[in-house]
Amino acid sequence: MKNTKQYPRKEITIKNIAELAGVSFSTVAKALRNDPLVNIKTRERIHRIAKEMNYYPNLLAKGLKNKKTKTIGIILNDLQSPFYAEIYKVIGDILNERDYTMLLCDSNYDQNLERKNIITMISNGVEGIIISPINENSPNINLIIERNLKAVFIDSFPNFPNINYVYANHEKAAFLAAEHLIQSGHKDILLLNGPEELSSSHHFLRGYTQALEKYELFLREDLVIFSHLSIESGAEVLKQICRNRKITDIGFTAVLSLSDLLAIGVYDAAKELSLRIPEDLSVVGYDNIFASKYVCPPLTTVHQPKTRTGMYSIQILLEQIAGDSKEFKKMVIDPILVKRSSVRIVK
Amino acid sequence: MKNTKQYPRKEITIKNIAELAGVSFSTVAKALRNDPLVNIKTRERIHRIAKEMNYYPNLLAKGLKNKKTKTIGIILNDLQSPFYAEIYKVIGDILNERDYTMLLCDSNYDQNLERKNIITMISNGVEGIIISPINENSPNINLIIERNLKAVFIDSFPNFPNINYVYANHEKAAFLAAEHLIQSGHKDILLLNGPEELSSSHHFLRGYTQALEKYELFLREDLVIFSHLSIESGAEVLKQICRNRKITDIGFTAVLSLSDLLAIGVYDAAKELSLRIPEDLSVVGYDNIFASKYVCPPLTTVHQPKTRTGMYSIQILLEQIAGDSKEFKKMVIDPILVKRSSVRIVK
DNA sequence: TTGTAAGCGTTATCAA
DNA sequence: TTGATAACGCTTACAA
Repeated sequence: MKNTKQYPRKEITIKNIAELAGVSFSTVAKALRNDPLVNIKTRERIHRIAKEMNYYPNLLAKGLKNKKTKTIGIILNDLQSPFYAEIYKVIGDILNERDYTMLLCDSNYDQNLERKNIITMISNGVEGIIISPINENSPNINLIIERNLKAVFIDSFPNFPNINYVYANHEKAAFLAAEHLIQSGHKDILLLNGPEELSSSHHFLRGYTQALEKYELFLREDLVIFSHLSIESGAEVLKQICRNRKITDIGFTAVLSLSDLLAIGVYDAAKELSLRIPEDLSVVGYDNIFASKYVCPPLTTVHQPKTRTGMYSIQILLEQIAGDSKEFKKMVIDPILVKRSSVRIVK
Repeated sequence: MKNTKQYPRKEITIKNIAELAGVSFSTVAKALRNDPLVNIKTRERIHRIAKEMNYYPNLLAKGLKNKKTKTIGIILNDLQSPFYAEIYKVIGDILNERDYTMLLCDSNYDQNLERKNIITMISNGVEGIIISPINENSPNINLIIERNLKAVFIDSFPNFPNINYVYANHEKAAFLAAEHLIQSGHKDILLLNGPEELSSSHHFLRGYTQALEKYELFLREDLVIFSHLSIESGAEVLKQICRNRKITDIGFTAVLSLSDLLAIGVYDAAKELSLRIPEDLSVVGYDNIFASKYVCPPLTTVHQPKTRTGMYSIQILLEQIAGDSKEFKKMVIDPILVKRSSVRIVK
């Protein structure tokens, strides 16, 4: 249609209201903030007009003026992962209550993208950020600290005094999982780890190593594999290893993976390779995403308190923003082993 | 520590750079935009200084001036749902490429919250929004249209000429699913629908009804149930119905649900009630979230093209923002039946 | 080639 | 009780 031309979005401003109300725009500003200095009758009139015109204040102007944007930034590594989803769901709910808005960015486990995302947050004047950084030693962390950008780190604990973090203890998680496998009789455990540049992968490896040490087992380098964190990668890795080998020849009886998604990939591969879980291969995941309970067989995993992570991190951030607290908070949350049916007990 | 006091975030502006460079701030502005009118040497010097100082432009100021904020808003109903997650994952990826940022809000199937979220988007000056509205006839839609806010509706098709939408045909989805059940021999099918105020629920009901009509089956009102869209609600509803009744007495042999999440809730309840799927109860879901393939037994469902929904919607929006297209796009995407193992064939 | 000035929509100070 | 005015950081004519 010719005449459905898009008109430029006409912004309604306090000036427009002022014209209609026959007062100056600064009176309108005051009236809208319910300043008692403004005559009650004009105040009411102005409010009425504002409502009629569907006036909504321009937050850009406001933010420019006050340095209060009422937005906070969230920088995560995989928007699609149910793990992260659970975290920012609670964040979103709390933000809704507090009239904050969330700027959400996905870094895709890419440090350049992460850097870009941090800059985006700064440029947009967010009042604070929650970030799950890829690496604890990357210059990206410095960027945040130098700028004095209020931040809560999750899923990591960068080694700086003046930061906040909420960290689910990955080291302990790996330890618990590995210990459970060892106690079930497994000696050769494939560690299906996350990407090598990811700090979490190193914490996880450490926990795995500690468990081996405790039970005087050798760490076999060939059983530590770094992988992208997706179902597809998990499947890919296992298929790669098992290709052209007999079940008895793959050199391990169990898989411990950094994420449930990865573990589900192992399930996929196992099916394709006609390996039975847990008869031929035991599997333990990490995160306890909702799906892990429903796969066949139900996945033994380590529960990561995602809701609490989200809740604590946003609470800490909002407190700091409000200025209620100047102290830096460092929280470590303990994960919990959830035994289901993907681990075989070896006699 | 006393002296870890938080300094106010000092913003670095073009004025600071100007001082250091010994030029006027407007020269800096031009230099940073690589305006060839500025002497190449000063341009370089200014760029160097800007980099050294970690200058990042204030997007609020920029936005206020240009009416280009490089942000787009996404308003969804459940951030945690794997269904929505898949949609905004692709949106996020494309936005990353195009240097746009996403403002994400969760309306929680609440129309008041939805209204607030729309206003938030307007106030923040987003260049456009993608919204999955709760109801196609709510005043919230008018709010968007009146304001001439560029928008793409997903998961719905409001009846206005001058809007864009990308709609996965829920009516057809329900029809396909119901037809499959009927052809498998089921005559009494419980429709586990979404919330009554949700437009999708009505489209879904229509498809279900059509299938019944086609096969000359009666629509039994008692078999249409509106429910919140979560695993818990799905389980709750089924348990409610089956309480104190024998399997042969519940009055239906199959369940068709508006979402896979709801269907998984049915799985949970079935387990608790010692009902076998599909022997005692057949189940068909909708969405085809990743988990539906992994549940036991694998869930028969109707695939909703989430990636395409996300991709098309953001492409349409960005085109309209760029002004490349003034035409309103109305896309309807066809869902596809995915047969797995949760439907029993009745002789 | 560089600088001045007005303006985007607010807030806040001060004057009327 | 109300109104001018400057300022936030940036863009963009226009002037020098």
